[in-house]
Amino acid sequence: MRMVRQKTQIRKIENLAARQVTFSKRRRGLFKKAQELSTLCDVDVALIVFSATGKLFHYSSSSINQVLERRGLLQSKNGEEPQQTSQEMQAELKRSAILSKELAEKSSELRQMKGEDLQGLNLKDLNKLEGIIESGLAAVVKTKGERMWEEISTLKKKEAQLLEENARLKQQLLIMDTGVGETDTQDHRSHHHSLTLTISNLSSRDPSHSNNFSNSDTCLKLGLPFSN
Amino acid sequence: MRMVRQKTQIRKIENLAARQVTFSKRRRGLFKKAQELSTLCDVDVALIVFSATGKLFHYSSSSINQVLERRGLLQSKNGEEPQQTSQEMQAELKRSAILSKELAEKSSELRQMKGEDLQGLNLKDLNKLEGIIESGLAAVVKTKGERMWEEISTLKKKEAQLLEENARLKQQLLIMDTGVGETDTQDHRSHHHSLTLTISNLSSRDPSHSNNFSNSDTCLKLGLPFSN
DNA sequence: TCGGCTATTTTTAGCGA
DNA sequence: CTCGCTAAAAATAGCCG
Repeated sequence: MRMVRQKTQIRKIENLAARQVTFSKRRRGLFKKAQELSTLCDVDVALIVFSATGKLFHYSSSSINQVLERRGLLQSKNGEEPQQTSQEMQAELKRSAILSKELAEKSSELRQMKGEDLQGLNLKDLNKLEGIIESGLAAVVKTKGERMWEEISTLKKKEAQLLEENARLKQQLLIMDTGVGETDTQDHRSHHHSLTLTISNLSSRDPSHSNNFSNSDTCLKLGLPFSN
Repeated sequence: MRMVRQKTQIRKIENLAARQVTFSKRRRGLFKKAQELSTLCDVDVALIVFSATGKLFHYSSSSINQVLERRGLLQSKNGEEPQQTSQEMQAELKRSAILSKELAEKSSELRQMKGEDLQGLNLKDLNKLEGIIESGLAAVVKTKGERMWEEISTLKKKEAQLLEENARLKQQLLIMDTGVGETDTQDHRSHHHSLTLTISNLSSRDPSHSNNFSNSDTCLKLGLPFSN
């Protein structure tokens, strides 16, 4: 028998049993890899998986767990299932604490980059902060410039195309005029109508570069709250 | 040459460059697998990775609120065993998730203010970002200027005090000279010694305004990695 | 649901650019 | 840091208890 295993498409497995088996296997693989990444690269990793039945599986690297034993000293004295629940709870508490800390740090740094809460900084700190912001600004200005050039280039191309088209249309109309003998006003109306369309196109085209906040990725990058 | 690749031990990679490369590669692999698990098995997955430099990488298969709603709505329906997740646990999970989300947002915003991860932004976004950074920079520069004026003012005051004191000391020495009849050279040596002290004081005084990076708070505010 | 077993696919370490 | 490459290592789909 050939046993030709298909290259698996990444889409929902319809067969329930197969899906569950795959979930079990891949979940283990994922947790293993998370753990390996944490160990090999000495970084903190947190992974949470909710199964379809609502069961929770999570992993967080030991360094996250080891920090903040203050809150971690929770007491689960019910002898029924002390081990499992306690550990999960402990992990969650620690994760919360760590995240709070990280969040406080990021928020503080962010405020300072926006020019708030500067009282606590000395001259040296301020100088360093200034440098960081300046380089950030430079990068943003650079990217913006590039983006504008792209936009200008695109628009010029479109303008040229439309001008060409307009010229062609005008020519056609002139030919029809000479052939059929229509009025001058009719001719000018059509011509102006074409131009109006052109301008409208130039100012509001190219959806890829305008406000499309449809994907959460963009929202996230701007630090806006998720839309859903 | 065989280039026989060793079976890699799972422990911290000591070589920095190799560790960073591995981090980059395995992180991508991990996120890909998390994504695949989510799609294939139709489950919710949240994955958070903090790099050694404090950079955050985050993935969640759907909005965290949805995950939590589902989780919160799920009660024990299987008769075999009551749901282990307590109210307390659910509250912690929710807190963790919310914090994760906020942290991801802050981190992203921060990186963009530093000029990183700008590829997802359109012109309008970039313009807005530029404005925010500019105002932040202005505030920092202003505060820095004020701080410098304070510093200058303080130093000038001290200089005046010390000059006055030196003049007084010089006067005293002159009086003593006339009274006891010491040599001129001795007089000048003392005088010069006083001046030297003065200059030295002016340049390296006031510990509160110079390089004291001893507390983690300062590092934190500047977004430096923790020392531990 | 789980473990074990291949054949096959996927990941990735090491290296260079 | 990233990307590409290659061969080795690891993960896993499908199947059988």
